[in-house]
Amino acid sequence: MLISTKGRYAIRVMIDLAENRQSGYVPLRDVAERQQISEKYLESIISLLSKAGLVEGIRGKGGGYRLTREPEEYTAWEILNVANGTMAPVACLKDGAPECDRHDICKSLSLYENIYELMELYLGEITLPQLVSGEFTTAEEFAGKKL
Amino acid sequence: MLISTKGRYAIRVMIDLAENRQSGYVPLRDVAERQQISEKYLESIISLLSKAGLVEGIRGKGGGYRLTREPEEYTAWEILNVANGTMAPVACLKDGAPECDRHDICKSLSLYENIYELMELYLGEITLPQLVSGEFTTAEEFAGKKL
DNA sequence: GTTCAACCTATTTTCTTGATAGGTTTTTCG
DNA sequence: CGAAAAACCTATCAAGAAAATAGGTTGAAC
Repeated sequence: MLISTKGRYAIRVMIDLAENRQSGYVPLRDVAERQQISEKYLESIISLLSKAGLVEGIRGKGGGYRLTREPEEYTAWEILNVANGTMAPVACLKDGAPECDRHDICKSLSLYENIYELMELYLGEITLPQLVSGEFTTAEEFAGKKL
Repeated sequence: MLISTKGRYAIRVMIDLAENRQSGYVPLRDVAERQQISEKYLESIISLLSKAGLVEGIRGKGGGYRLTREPEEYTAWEILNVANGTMAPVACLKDGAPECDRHDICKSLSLYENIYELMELYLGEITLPQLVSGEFTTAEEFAGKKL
């Protein structure tokens, strides 16, 4: 599966934080409750987002998490990459993967690279506010069939 | 991973069969040797392709596999779907998956549906001869940036 | 009737992912 | 100060999927 549970949850967390950002720092507990996701599991996910700098947390009473930038500065591509680990459609395109023996002769490598790039182009255009509102470019529009 | 080893191998098998189709029925043994893939493992993959009608096999001496149609009638989308089981980017879009509780309220469902569709649009355009030759629409071209 | 090759079923092994558990630090506030 | 709230950290377990292997049966050709 290209997008794991971690990735899906991360999107939901980011949407939740965007929707509730006027309340300052949001405790993970609240997010977990609203999203009906185990708080413990969410912890491991938001930890990735935090380490990557997409959100910041402060500890102690009154603490919680918040976005580090304006919502429109996040793309679905970035969020998914961080939480999911990779968005490579095949193992051999994963970052840090050992170069495959067949690298030079592989006829399908280019196909996978293009899938990868297509995803980046599409998801890189979709911003957090668009995810919040549900209004974003459709696949058909993106493919230029309707423009 | 969106495309499993099965999917990748299936693409290679189809390319191999296309390249060698003037030799009539091609024994799996030959494909396995050329592609450097365990014959036993290939068996399980070509079995999927055969059941789905993409290739046909005949038994006995002089037997083997061959394509059932003209190469240009196969798309990467079809091949990958058959061998990979699904091309759904998330579990909840898999064929036969139980409808998720959050179906109505899920803000990200539409995103995943569009990823799915984008993939179908792109891979549905790429034919077997294009895979053989390595000449097909790039992601950039597809996204309309260069047209 | 032997050989070749598809076809079938089951099992094992390996790996990733999902999920849980149990703690420690840091901060606020009474 | 000390209790509560919250992030943060590390380890481990559980489940499932994917990769790969094993050992056969059936059918066709020579």
